[in-house]
Amino acid sequence: MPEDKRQLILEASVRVFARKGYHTSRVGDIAEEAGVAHGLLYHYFKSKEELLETIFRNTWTLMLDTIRGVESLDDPSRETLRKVAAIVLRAWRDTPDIVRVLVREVTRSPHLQQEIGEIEQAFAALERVIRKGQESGEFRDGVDPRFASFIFYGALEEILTGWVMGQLPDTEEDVRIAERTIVEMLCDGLLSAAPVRA
Amino acid sequence: MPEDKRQLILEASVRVFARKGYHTSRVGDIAEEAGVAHGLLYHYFKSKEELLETIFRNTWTLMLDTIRGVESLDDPSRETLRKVAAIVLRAWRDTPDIVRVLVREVTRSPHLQQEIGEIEQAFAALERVIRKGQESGEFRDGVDPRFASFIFYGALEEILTGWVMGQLPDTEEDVRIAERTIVEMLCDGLLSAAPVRA
Amino acid sequence: MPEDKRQLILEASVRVFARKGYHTSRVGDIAEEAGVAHGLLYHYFKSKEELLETIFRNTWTLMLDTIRGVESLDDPSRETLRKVAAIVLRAWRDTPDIVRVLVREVTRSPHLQQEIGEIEQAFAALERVIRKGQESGEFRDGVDPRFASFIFYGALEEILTGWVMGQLPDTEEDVRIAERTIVEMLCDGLLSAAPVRA
Amino acid sequence: MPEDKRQLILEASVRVFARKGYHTSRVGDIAEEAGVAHGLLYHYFKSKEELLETIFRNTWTLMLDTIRGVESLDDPSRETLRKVAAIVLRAWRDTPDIVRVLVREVTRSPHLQQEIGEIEQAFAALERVIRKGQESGEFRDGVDPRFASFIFYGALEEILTGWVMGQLPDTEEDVRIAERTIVEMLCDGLLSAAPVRA
DNA sequence: GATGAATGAGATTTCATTCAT
DNA sequence: AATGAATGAAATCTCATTCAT
Repeated sequence: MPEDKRQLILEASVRVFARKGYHTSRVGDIAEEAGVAHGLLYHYFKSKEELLETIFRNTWTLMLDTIRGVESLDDPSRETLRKVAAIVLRAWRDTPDIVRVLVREVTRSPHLQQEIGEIEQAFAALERVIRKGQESGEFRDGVDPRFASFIFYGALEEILTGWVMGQLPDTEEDVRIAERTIVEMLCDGLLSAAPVRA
Repeated sequence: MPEDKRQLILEASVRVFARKGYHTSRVGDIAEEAGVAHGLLYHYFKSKEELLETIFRNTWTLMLDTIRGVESLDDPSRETLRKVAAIVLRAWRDTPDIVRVLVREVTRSPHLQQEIGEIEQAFAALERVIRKGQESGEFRDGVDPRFASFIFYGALEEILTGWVMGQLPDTEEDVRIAERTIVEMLCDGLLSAAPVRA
Repeated sequence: MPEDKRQLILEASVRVFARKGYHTSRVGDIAEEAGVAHGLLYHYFKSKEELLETIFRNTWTLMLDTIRGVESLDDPSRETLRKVAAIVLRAWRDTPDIVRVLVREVTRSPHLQQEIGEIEQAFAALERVIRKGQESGEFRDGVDPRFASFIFYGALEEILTGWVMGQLPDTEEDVRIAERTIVEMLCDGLLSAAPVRA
Repeated sequence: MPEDKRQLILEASVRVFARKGYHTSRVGDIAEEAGVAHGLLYHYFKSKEELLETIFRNTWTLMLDTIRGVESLDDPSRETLRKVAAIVLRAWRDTPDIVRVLVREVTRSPHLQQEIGEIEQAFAALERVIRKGQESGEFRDGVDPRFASFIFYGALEEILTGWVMGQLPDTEEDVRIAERTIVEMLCDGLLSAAPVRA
């Protein structure tokens, strides 16, 4: 049975990292979780760190492709942002362990973060969406698109973090509420009276 | 005055954690940075972890007090949020290393699970501000205040992260732009045409 | 013809051992050098050690036979020693990698303790030549033939080592000089005035 | 009791390397032999390899100094060579474990050998002695001094090797015989009739 | 014959922490 | 208070060898 051991090990590492954190996870734990000898791990991956790197890269590549797909639909900008929010937030219900690992480790690995251009590209994509919204007149000028993209991404990530840390409720209904809240807040604003627009 | 060396070590640990991350920092690095023998560290602190805990508690308490101070001024809610954003973002220029450590290590560290209680209080304060704004009619209903507080916090944190990682410009002027962008985006919204408010 | 691959592996191992030394060479290196899967190696050889053993035995046997051939010619002893020196030293130009391995690994390897019996035979042959020279009156008495054989062998080996390590020049002309130097020095001596012989 | 643990470890490593060979010796063996925790080894030495390197360098430095001392006495060249031979050969009785390690490992560590300029300097010293003998007329011309120094050194090393491998007798009397044999053979030659000198 | 995935014993090294001085 | 030698648990990684295909 030629089950793909490489994939087996990779998925095991996601579960173990999610459970114990990267630094606290031992290579032996991962091998045990995968049901293979620990030596095999080094047949497929150069090091423990390469596992984490692979998880990062795989996920971000996928995420980026999806975002680009959404971008190319040419929806109104608000709708594009909503779809992006939906994709990111629903990852929590689809692959919670991966989200756990990313949320907990990504920020703490300055080394990794730099190597992974995908993250930067995600910001760039968000920035494009916002800038395009401004050019079309749907979004107002005067908001810096670069900072805005960070704000949007930070909002998404913090909600994921809240779920990971168990600080926020996360039923399916909650996920929908979170999605709507982000879009309404960032696009429509908190204020009840519309501000005077220049 | 024995507090001297203790403080020396603590400040050294902030710099080292900021530079290399908690897990990657060795006790010897901190001692070297402080210019003392590594044994001395254990005279003042129980363990390496206690250092991180101390950094967190010192800063977080201060931050929390400042936020509560702002809260008690009874400004309009939008103005309160602006002041909170200003305090947090300006900390970057004043004590960037501490910000680095808090952003990277503390908020999402399983080490400090017990500290989550104190982190929670920050979210609770933000939530109060938003809820109060809704009750006074300044903010519209229909936005979940709990999620909104996470969004606000996440926006702040991501901009700090952008600065930490060198992805965002951080001159004094930029800090002001960031502050304004956050408040405008979250309170007034991205849209150019004010939506119909129920 | 299955001997093909066997020979391929054997020759590859000579090159790899010569380049990196026995202990530092990995079985995978040898397989790669030979262009075969490393598993195949175990089809032809019991272990990594058997490779070294095989190299040794092949070469040493050949060398020993040649020396014995020279011995049986019944030349004057000085001429016999010259021919032995010539054979050994010229091997460097013909098969430098094998010489490298023999010089570096085999002669002083505890792995091949059992092979010392065969090494011993080389010394015994040299000893016989010297002793015979003494009996015929060509060489003087008073020089211990056993020690003398080691001195002769050591002289040869060190020059080979010098070539292996790049410390000595090794053009064809140099090889001839080396050969002459050894014979002159060991047979005629360094002194300009002949000592009084008892 | 401030016994020098560094020295303790170094000496233990000599014994262990002598007994089992460098590659076969485990760091734990050395620590056990020294009666310390294996971690301490890394307090004093960067790695297992640095131990071997230190042994090499210490011994060669000592040896080189001694040779230079002998050189500066300005004895007749034959006498200088005799004294050098005596120093080198007597090392076997004085510090047999060190000799064992050097004889067995030195040739097999191409890496180390290059780093240790002392070896080359020893050859240079021998070369100087021989050349000086030629210039003074004590030694005849026509023998290449560089090759001659290798021959001399090789003769010494092979006799040490014979002792290490148990192939040669090594009573005090034997050591004296070896010393005399080397000098007689290399200076006076094997021949009973003095050759015609040009 | 030939492959290379799989194994696992075992090696080196790191580093937080202790403690005698 | 201050030092840094000493400890040893624990972690990562290597690599000769086996064996199913």
